[in-house]
Amino acid sequence: MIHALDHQLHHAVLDTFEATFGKRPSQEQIQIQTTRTEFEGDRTVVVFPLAGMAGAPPQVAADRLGKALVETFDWIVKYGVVKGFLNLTLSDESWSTAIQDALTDSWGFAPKNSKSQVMVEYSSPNTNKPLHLGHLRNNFLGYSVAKILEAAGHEVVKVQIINDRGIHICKSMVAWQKFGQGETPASTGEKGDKLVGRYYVAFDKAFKSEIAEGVARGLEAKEAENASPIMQEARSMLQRWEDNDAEVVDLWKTMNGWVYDGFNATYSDMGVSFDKLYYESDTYLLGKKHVESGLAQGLFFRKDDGSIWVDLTEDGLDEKLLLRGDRTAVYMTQDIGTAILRFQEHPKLDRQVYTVGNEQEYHFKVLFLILKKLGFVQADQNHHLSYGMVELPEGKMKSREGTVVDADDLLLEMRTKAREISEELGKVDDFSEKDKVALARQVGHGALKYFLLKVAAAKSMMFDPQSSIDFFGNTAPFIQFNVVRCKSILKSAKVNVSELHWSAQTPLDDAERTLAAGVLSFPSVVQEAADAYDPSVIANHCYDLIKAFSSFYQDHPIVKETDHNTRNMRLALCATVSITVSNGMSLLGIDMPDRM
RNA sequence: GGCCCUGUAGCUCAACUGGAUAGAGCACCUCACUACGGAUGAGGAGGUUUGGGGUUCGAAUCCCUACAGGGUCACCA
Repeated sequence: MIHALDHQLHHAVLDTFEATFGKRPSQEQIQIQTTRTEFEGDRTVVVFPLAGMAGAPPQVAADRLGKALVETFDWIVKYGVVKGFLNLTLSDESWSTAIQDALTDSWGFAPKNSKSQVMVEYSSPNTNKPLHLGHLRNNFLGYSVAKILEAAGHEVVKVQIINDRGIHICKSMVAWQKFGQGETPASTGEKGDKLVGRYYVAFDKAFKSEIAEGVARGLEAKEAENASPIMQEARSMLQRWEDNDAEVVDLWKTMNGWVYDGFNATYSDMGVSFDKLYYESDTYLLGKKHVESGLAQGLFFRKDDGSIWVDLTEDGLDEKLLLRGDRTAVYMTQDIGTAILRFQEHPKLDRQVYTVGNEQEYHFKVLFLILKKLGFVQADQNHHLSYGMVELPEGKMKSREGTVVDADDLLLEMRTKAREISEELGKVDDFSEKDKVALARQVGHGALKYFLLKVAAAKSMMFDPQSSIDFFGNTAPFIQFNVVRCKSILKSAKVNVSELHWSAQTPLDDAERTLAAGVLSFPSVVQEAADAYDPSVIANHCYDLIKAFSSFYQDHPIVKETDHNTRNMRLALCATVSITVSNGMSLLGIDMPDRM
């Protein structure tokens, strides 16, 4: 869909069809697409769906429609029919006018806050392990979807829920008390999340060896787990935490603080941010209240052991636990509380988007159903933005097998590689150290973000650290390079883009029309990406457009062009391509450098 | 076992939501260039869209079926 031009064409086809055949098709029956390069024309109307209404074979209907269109509208200059496809050539003037209209810095972006308020949740890690490759996909995806929704006109609130309580935190705390000898991020120089993660691993190791001892003494595996002294310590610590024991709460705050400092450094490195943080320790009690009230209303039921369940068998699902027999909360409990709290705190909130891996699809199906049962009007206003796992050549990431790709390490590696390539190519010899660092970040992180976002979210994807991340071909650096080239051309032309004028009769060839079409369709691409919560739509569009530019550049002089009108038209194309692609890439969280 | 995803070139991914001869990148082969920025462009080769059936003017896309891979069905998160 080419924005204004296609909109105009759409109505022209509707009116002309009615005038020619006496019947008016529905909006949906008019299909307009880009004409394939092997045929002459710019836009193609698919006539098959209209043939029945026209009472003529597709070819005949297409021919009559084409003839009428050319006679009626001076901006449709030529038509051709291939089978049931009606190929139309639009006038040079209509293209030039459209390009003029697109020459604005905010091209593709809807007016700010012209649409409803949407909350986007992403990241939401546990506070016992450092962030890894999976979190990178999650964060880039959530952040990008937030930017895309904003560009589509929505007011966006970016949030995350921090799973800061529970047995997993106590494990790290116990291990640190036993083996830590008082070390801190300050004393070791280690990032806080890494330090705490190390003690989580240490706990697991000690736990395993105690189980092995137990089994050696003749216990069953389950008994050995229960008998493990270190596990008993963790449980008792959780109990003390829930009893608000001052010493435990103090340690909990200290160690979580270390983790947050570490996470914040990584988020800043990734270039993502949040408007508001929710903590499970704040919301789980609220969830319990809603579960109790649901029980009182007869929506849930209690088993003999005191646990509370919801029966979803009528909806084709199972029974689901909402509160343990000892009245402590499970994950679902706090999710109910958090969801309701968010709608209460944001009266304007229209919907919520949860960026969470596809292994939790069942969980969210259940959550949304429960919210509905509880009678929340916004229950249908929730969307689980599900994404596939990132897999390594040797299979899934397993922390126990040491195959986890650490987020900080990977980001550093990307920066390092980007810098190496820049230096090898001699591109940055006159850069200051500060500019070299900045460029390496833009290019290296851009490559990683693009790699993770160009794949449709729903699909699981393969990440091969050896060869997956490339700087050539369909990559962010390729796109960045061409945008830089555009900027360089405009600079050497020494023109003010907003003052570019050229005759509306200036002819545009196929390559120029392809560029114009790519620019003009960008606003609807943004809308499509917003509707589908899918950044890959943007990524693919940016790549197609910049690739077309790169090819165009090869055999079309721009600054050197001697015809004044053609030169300015090409400079305008150059400018709109640069703006369009920069805007698109910014929605993926990827910066375009000025030089590289 | 029940339910839900996925299956497209050697590999990693597209395909305007049912439209023309299924397209890119990587890898492989050939060519162009003293350059408005070569981190380049053009071309070649590579496909029974997992197999089989069906729906219709038309199917990678929708339906049925078989096979293959993944996820999920916890008083875990």
